[in-house]
Order: sequence, then structure tokens, then C-alpha cells
Amino acid sequence: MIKTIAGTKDTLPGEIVKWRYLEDLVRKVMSEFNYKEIRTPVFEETALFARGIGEATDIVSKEMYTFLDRSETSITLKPEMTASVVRSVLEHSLDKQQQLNKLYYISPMFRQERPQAGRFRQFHQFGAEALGSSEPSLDAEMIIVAYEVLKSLGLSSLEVKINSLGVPESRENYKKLLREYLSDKSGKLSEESRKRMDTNILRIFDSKIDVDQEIMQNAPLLMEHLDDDSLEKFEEVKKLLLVAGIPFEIDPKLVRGLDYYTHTTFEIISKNVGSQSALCGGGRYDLLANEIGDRDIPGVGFAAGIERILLAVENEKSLEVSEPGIDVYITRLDKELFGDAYDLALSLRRSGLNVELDYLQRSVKAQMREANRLNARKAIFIGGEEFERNEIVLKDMESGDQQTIALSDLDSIANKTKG
RNA sequence: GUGGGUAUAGCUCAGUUGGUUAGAGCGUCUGGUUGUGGCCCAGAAGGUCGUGGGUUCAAGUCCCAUUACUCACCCCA
Repeated sequence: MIKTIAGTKDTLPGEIVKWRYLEDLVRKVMSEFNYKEIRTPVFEETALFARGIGEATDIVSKEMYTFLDRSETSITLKPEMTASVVRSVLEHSLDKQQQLNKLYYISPMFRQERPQAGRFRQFHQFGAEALGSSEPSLDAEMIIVAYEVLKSLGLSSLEVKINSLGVPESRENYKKLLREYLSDKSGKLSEESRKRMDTNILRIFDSKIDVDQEIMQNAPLLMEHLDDDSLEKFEEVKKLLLVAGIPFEIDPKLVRGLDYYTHTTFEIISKNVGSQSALCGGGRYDLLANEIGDRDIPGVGFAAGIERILLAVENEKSLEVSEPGIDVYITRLDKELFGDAYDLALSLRRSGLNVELDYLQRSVKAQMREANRLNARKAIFIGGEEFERNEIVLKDMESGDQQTIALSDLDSIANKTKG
């Protein structure tokens, strides 16, 4: 039997209600903050991600779904959205139509990693990008928007972590300091961390290995070596979060794996989703547009993992959503009346009601059991003596009350079914 | 890419020191008198015990391999 590919999954009808609820919520919150939806293709030229995310990152170097299409063009399924959004803004000169573009998306992403709890190869993110301003008020807005959505889902045990990476110059100076600090200790570092000294030295802070953490305990911190402008901006972000009532902590170890981040980086984590605890991550990327295009556009954004969020919702039992149920189930008393039931169903459906009936020639009892299972608000009986008098019986499934209505009076049937 | 765990009905799981026709609950279907659901009762369908080898008189049960799933590392959302 053919099954889904590892790391992908079907979302079945019973689960879809939660997805729809979350998507509706995202759209509502994004509208409140005046973000406009953008949709970009599922695949792009490989070079976009290679340049935009960074050749050396794990995402680009070992996780992308990259292949040659039939005309030998290197194609990549999008592993994240920011590069695509920036490409789109540049391509359509949205930045020239208006100075600030506030955009949001809900989209599948693809990364070929080993699946585990909260990690899939096709996964879904919603997120926002604000392009055209380097104001810290937008950095804070990203965190506020993301937090707003997560809070509205009833999630507790959220932690907001923020940090600032400053600008490249101060960061490079700091990296030199860090390298000096580690130079005589590198022998004691884990093999992984020794490798990082050359590739991405900041990530050594992230190591979960005890010896590494011990050594990094006394390492100089980037925060202490930021330039004045970066510090000022970071202060502003903190101030705005305080005013917004968002609890946060500063995490100097929060170093994102993607190359394009500058200034603010942040993450919102949950304790209730296993080891892949980051529900949401983002930051400022003032240098990205120039990397993939021909002009500077400052930007800030975030992405949130829908599967992880729903996992947290599931584990915290913070949300009750159920299938809405149908308006009316048409029960036919005699098998010969299927055609009449079918006609009535069509008429009621055309007047906007959600209607179901039996397609399996089942008994009246079985039909009623089905009506009950479908959580039908009303049932209509068609047949017997009432049908000979050209009437139907309308039953309220909750109270059990029944009334007869003329079959020809469709408006009356529809209205009473609604009410 | 590297480790650990699991694999029996549609789902959740039992299955005793290897020993006859492999079980339960839920779900599904049918019925419990003329044309009416939820609760209850009765019955039915549904499994080559992940796959392939091996040990044995005998394997769901022991051994090996393989695949899938899963959790963790890594990385990230």
C-alpha cells in the first residue's frame, strides 16, 4: 500500500477544524494590525534561498528539497518565507509604491530533516514581514502580533526571549573578542563546538553539553559590546514590550541560525511540546534585501510553526473546537421516496441550509442514528400519510418537538429549519 | 546524518514460563414489531499478529535482518 512520505502527513476532517480556527484567528489579528496577505510560489530558484538564507546555514547546506526540473533549472521548495517575500517586494517594486509594506502569510514549508515531535518535512507556518522601516516599534510589533495569536489560543507557559545581534561591524569585533577568549580553551570544548569556532562561533552559546556551557559561563557577551545605536534600539524594543504588557526575558544566547539577522532577534517557546520548543522565531534583517536584490530595504519579521502551536494547544487542552454539525437531516420513511427526499434536499441546500440524507438505503432507525451522529439540529421525515397529504414532518432533534408543514411551502420549511 | 524505543482488528490496547479455532473496549453494520436518534440490550462483520529469514514437534511469544513509525541529538518553526 502506498503511504505518505516520511515527515509528511494528511490532515483529516476531524483535525481540520483546529487548523481553520487558527487560520481565522491569524487573519483576524493580522487585520487588526493592518498586515496584508501575500502568497508566493511553493518553489523558487535555488539561488534565492542560497543567497538569502546563507550558503553555510544548515537549512541551505543540508535540508533543502532541491532538484533540477526538466529544463535543468535548479528548483527549491521553500524552506522559509522571508526570502520569498523580500524577493516579491523587490520584483514588484512594492517598496516604491509605498514606503512601508506590512505583509503576512500562511503557507507550507519544506525541509528534509529527520522528523520528530513537532518537526515535519512539510510543515506550515504563518508569519509577518514589515519592510521599509528600521524603527524598533516594528520589531516590538512582531513580538506583540505573535504573542497575541498564541495568547488567544489559550496557551500559557509561553516564554518570550529577546536578544540583539547589533550590526555586522560590532558583531565582527565581538566575534574577535570571543575567539580570543576561547583560544586557550578550545581543547576543552566539545568536538561540535570546536567546529563552530570557524563556522558560526556565536552558536557555541547554544551548546547543551556541560563542558561547553561551563566554559561559556564566563565568556564575554555580545550585549556588552553592541554599538550605541543598537543598544538604543534594543532599549526601545524592551520599553514597548513593557508597555504592551508582554513578559519577556533577555537571552544573550539567542543566536539565530540564519545569516541575515541584525539587531533584534526573538523566540517564543512553550514547555509543552517536547524538545522542539520554539513555537515562533524572528528578528530584524536589514541586510537581506541587498543580498538578493539591488537595493536596501530594512525589514523585520517572524514565522510561527502551526503544527507546533497545535501540539501545544493539544497538550495544554487550551482550546475546544468541534465540527459545527448540519442544519437538517432528511429521513425518508419509504425507500421509494429517495427521489423526493433528494429533491427536497437540493431545494433546501439552494436556500443556504446544510443538508444531509441517506444514500445507502438504510432503515429509518439507521437514518436517525446518522442524524444524531452528524449533530443535526433538525430532522425532516418524508413519507407515510403526511406525504400522501403533501406534507413533511419537521422534528427538533434536541427537544423532540414535531410539526407538519406543506411540502409545497419550501420557504416555510427553510425558515422553520433555520429557526 | 547519529542514537534509543515500538510494531497484534478502523482506533486504544490485552495476549500468561513458546502449546489447540488470537481477545477486550471504542468505532462500524444489523436488529430489539407497522414511521423516529441520543441511553440500554442482542448479534454480525473486521486480523496472512509490519515484512523476510532462522531456532523448535510447535512461534503473536525466542534469535537475526529489514522496513515503517516514534522519541532524542543536530537544527529550527
